[in-house]
Amino acid sequence: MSDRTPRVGEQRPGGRAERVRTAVLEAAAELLTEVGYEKMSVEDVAARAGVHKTTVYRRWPTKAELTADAAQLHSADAVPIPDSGSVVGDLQLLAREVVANIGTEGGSRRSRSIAAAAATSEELATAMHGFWAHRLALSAVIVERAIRRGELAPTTDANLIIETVIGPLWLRLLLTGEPITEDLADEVVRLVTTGMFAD
Amino acid sequence: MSDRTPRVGEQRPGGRAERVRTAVLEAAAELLTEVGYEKMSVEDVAARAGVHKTTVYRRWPTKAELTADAAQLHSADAVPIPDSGSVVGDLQLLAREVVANIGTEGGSRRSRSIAAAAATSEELATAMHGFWAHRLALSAVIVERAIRRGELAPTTDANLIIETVIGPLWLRLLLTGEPITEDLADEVVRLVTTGMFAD
Amino acid sequence: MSDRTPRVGEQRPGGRAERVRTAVLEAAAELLTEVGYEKMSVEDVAARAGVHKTTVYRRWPTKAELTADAAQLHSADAVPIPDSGSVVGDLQLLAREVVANIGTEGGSRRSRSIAAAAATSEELATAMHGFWAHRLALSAVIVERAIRRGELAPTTDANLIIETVIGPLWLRLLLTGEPITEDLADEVVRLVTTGMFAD
Amino acid sequence: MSDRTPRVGEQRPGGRAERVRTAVLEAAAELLTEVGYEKMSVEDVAARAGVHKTTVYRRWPTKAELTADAAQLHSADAVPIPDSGSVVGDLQLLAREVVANIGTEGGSRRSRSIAAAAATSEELATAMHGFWAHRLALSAVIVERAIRRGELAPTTDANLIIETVIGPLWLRLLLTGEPITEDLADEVVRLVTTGMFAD
DNA sequence: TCATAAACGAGACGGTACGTCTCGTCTTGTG
DNA sequence: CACAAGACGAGACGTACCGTCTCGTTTATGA
Repeated sequence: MSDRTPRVGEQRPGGRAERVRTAVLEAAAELLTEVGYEKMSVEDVAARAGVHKTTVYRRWPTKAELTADAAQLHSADAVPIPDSGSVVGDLQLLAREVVANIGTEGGSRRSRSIAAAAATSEELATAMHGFWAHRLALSAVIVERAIRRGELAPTTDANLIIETVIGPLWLRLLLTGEPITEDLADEVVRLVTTGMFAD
Repeated sequence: MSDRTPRVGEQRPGGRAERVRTAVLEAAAELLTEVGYEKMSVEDVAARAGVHKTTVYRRWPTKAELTADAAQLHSADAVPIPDSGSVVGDLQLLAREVVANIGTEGGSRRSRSIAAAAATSEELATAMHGFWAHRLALSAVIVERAIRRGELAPTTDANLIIETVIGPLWLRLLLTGEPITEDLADEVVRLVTTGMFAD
Repeated sequence: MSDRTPRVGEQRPGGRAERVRTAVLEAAAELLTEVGYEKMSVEDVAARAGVHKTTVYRRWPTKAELTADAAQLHSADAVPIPDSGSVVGDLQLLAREVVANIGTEGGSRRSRSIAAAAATSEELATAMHGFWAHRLALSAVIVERAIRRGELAPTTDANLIIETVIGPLWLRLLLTGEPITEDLADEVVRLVTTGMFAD
Repeated sequence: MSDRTPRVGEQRPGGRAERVRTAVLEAAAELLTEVGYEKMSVEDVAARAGVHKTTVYRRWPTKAELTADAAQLHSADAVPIPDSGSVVGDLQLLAREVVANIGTEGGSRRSRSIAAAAATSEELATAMHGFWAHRLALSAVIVERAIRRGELAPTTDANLIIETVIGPLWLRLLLTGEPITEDLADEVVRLVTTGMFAD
């Protein structure tokens, strides 16, 4: 290990500790994407990370918590908050980002795996709730900016709008299984924007 | 088992076979509600149904498929399609039914369990997709009636409206963990009805 | 497994259960002899018995208890009680049997393994104490017969004599490591017989 | 560690090195007495000695060798060789010392632990054999003195007598589990002294 | 006095084995 | 012939401990 050159992207190689942590999370994220939560074994994760099983258990007491960490690895930065100048534009971009994230084969499996895992352990569920609270708060900025610009009424419920925009997309992923396309994203935004009585 | 009297409501007692089938599904549904998918073991289901484990496996090859069947046991009839005379009223009632279904402790756990299970096996996912296709088709009637009444434009996408109404509710159940209330249901309907620029 | 012919000695092949039990104990006894208690793993035992590890654990909750059972497998019948007509002769034969049992390479390792295991778990120790109580009682017959024959005083402590005869032999096995020979057996018996002041 | 005052009795405080050595052996001996060999972990020993685990491993390559050293810590001086003037008296005192040593709760556990450990590693066994060779040689003095005094025949096998006296005591400790009392010690000596045909 | 070698603290790691849990299969009676 | 009863194979889980390794710090000691 000591002769290994630090990977690109590790700003501060710091020490073995950080390298191991990253390698394991990376491996877990990959396996989540490839085979899903249930079929991912801790031992496989360890092997792919070039690490021993016990090392994984030293840092993550259960498979569920390992999954929780691995989940946040990529999704934290994955969804930038758009700022196009108009609410509608922003919501459209946001919805399309979600589509890009969960509409692909791999992203779909990973996301479903994580959601499934959350149904398993309370702590993982809690972690996920925290993550989503954060994410919604970030996205709510879109609406808040619109309020400041005078586009939306000051009493507008920011979270409600965000949730209503992305809700149908996730619904398809987790329940109905129907395709998740950019068209869908656009139409949802249009519906939320103008209401169903428009035209 | 043999001394059990057929339950009221079983039109055709059919015989032991049917009694066993029902008892097992009932037990599975209960356990899904009580402990969730992962912590529900086939052996526990069998025990609660007063049946041996092998008997369960004779009819349902995997735990996932058993769960799929048990899931449909109660949800099939659980969501009647409202007919209040107006789209908005119907959507409101529909959303509230969903809230009543997944907003409670037990309902929440059962629903999450099933969603989790769906992430497990492809066939269970397929089953669930079928179930939802059916359900959406039923709910779409609300919109189609409105079109016939002239409330909505003939080109209105029925599924889109239904999905957008219930999407945020399920989003809270499966991802964000925030409370699922009647108020939420009403506000989502209002948003979808009038669009976010209203007032 | 089903095509395996029952081993000789299994009066009633009965069922798989008994075959498995025997095969596992046999395998355990062999491994105890070959590698000793510490280096014997339950998984190896299972593999040698042609059985899965969990099957072993189903019957024997711990490695210690498995060892306890395996130990009794062969030693129960291993030491017949001699009946030569005289106490001295009987004691000599008894001592020589012990030598034959623990003086060889394999017997030595197995016996030491078991004694070591007994130091591990209280229940194994208890099992071993029971076994030895039984064995001493059997051997005591030698002395009791002698008393009936008038060779020894009626107040003679049977156990004491047996223990004093075999004690030094086991002492060598478990503590001093010196060779355990027939000569030693004979001399111990002579000493116990005539006392150290003789000749 | 640095603020620790050297213990009373350490003739030559020497340095940290010696203090550490002693503290670790002491801790190991205590834990052997309290919980036995198997349940004693090197990490626990280190903690009790106020030392880090790696420090222990620097001096004793394996747990077995640590145990070997710890064992000799107390038993070396524990058994003085009696000199009462007569063989019988000496043997009686010797036997009673053994009883005092292994007849108590703690001594019993420690002794059994060590014997168990010896069954584990060859080198520990070798160490123990050496220790016992030494100890028997010391005890044999009892017999040799008696020969010089004319109490016993010059051909008397000293080791045999010592082994036969203490053998039954250790037999009870390691195998039969029956109580080890002073009465037993006395009777064994009487038996070895006069032979079983006496009275 | 100060430099330097040796020992130590801290803690992660590889590795082995343990004992547990559950799934889904298979065998053997039994009504 | 379906079922009860229950052992079994398979495989993952999470735990405990052993012994190793690295890195930085403290301690002893000799130039």
